[in-house]
Amino acid sequence: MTEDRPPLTRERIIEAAFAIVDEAGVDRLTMRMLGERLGVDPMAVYHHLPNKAAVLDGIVEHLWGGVELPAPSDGESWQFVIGEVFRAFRRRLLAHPRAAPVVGTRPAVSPAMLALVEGILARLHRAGFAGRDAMVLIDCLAGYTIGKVLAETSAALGDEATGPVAAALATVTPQTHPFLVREIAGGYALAPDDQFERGLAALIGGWSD
Amino acid sequence: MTEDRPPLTRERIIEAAFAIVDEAGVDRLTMRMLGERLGVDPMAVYHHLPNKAAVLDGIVEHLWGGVELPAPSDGESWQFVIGEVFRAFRRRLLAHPRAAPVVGTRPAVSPAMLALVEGILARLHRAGFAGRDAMVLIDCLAGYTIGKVLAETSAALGDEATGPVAAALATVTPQTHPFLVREIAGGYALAPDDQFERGLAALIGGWSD
DNA sequence: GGGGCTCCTCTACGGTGTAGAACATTTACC
DNA sequence: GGTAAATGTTCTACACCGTAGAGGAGCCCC
Repeated sequence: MTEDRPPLTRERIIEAAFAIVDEAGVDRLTMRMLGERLGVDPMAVYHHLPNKAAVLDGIVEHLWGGVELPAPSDGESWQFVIGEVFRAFRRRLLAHPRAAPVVGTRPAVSPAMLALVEGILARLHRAGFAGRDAMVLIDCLAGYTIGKVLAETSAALGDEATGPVAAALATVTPQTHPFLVREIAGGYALAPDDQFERGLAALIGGWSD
Repeated sequence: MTEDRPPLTRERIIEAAFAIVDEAGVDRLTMRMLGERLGVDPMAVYHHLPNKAAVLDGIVEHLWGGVELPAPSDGESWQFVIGEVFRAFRRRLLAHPRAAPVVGTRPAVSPAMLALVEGILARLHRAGFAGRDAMVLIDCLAGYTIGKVLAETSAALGDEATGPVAAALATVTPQTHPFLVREIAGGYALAPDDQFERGLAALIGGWSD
C-alpha cells in the first residue's frame, strides 16, 4: 500500500478538480471522482480544504490567476491597456467553457484576483489614467466580460438546450415577432468575438474619466 | 383522499419552485420539497416537466417575463429607452437575489425572453434608433447587467464567503497592494446602484450607431 | 520506546434525482 | 352503459451525493 504518490496539497487538489470540470462539466465534479483522480480516498481532500465549495472557489481563483497582463509598451493609452486585459480574461474563460459558470456564481475575491487587480491598477496608472474610479471601471468591465462569456458558453454547450430553445425559436414568425425577424434576417449573426469587441469599445470609449 | 387541490400545471409548479428558490436559495430547491409545497408526490411533477433542469429553465423564463417596458412617451431618445429597460431588468433580478444565479447559468432563450426582446426592438425603432445592430446592443447590455448583478448578489449573500474572502482581504497591505489600497482609501465605496449606472451610461453613450 | 502529530482510510448516514411499475380517475367510443 | 384507453398521481427502489466520526499508518522529538 506504500505506492509512491506525490503528496496531496491544496494546489494538486484544485488542479485535479479543475481538470475534471474542464473535461466533464461542473456537475461531474464529485468528491469521489476527485479522490479517484488523485489516487486517494475521497475523504482525504477534507484535510486540505474544508468542503466542496472551497474546491470550487479554488477553481475560480485558478482561473483568475491565469490571466496575464499584456506586455507593457511605451506610450500606450489606458484605453488600450484595459481593453487588452479583458480580452485576455475573456480568452482565458473561453478556453475553459465548462468552468466559466463557476466564475459567475461564486464570490470572486481571492489573492490571485486581488493581485491581478493591483497589476491592472498599476498599469492604468502608468498609462496615465486620470480618473479617480479605476476600480469601478474594472468592476464594470469584469461584469460585462463574465456576463457575456456566460451567455456565450451556456448557449454553446447548452446540454439539452436544443429542446426548449428550439421550441421557443419555432414560435418566432414575422407575424408574432416582426422586428426580431427583420433583425435576424438583417445579419444579426455577428461573430461572438466581434460582439464582445463592440461592447468593449463602447464601454471603454464611453467611460467619462 | 379526494382532497380538493387546484390541478397541477406547469405554471403552478414553476411558481412554487420560484418561491422556494427565492426564499431559501437554489440548492434548497428539491423535487421532494417542490412536491411537498404543491401537496403532491414529488414524482407528479415529472408529468408536466421532463426533469429538474426544466424547472430551473422555467424559473429563468419567469424572471424574464416579469420585466416591464417603461411607459412610452413622446420624443424619448433610444438611449433613454434602452437604459430604462435594463434598469428594470436589474431591479427585477435584485428583487430576487437568490434566483439571480440561475439566470446567469442557464441558456436564456424562451418565449418570454423573445417577447421582451421583440418589445425592446419595437420601442427602439419607435424612438428612432438608426443603427443596424440593435440585437448586439441588447446582448451586450444583457451581459453587462447579468454579470454585474451576479457579482453583486454573490458578494452580498455570500454564504460562507466571509471565510476565504476575509482571509484574502487580510493580505492586502500598502506594501503588497499599494494601488489597491489607495483606491479603496480614495472612496471606492461607490454604491452598487451608482456603479451600475456608471457602466450603463458608458456602454450606451459609447455605442457607435 | 513511546507519545503526539499529521495525513489518510473506512464505514455509515441522511439526502438527492429519477426510472419503472402500480394505481386511480377521467374520457372516448361502440 | 360497459369497456378500453388515456391521463395524472403515487409508491418503491436504485445509484449516487457530501460529509461526520472513528480509527489506522507513518513520522518526529524527547
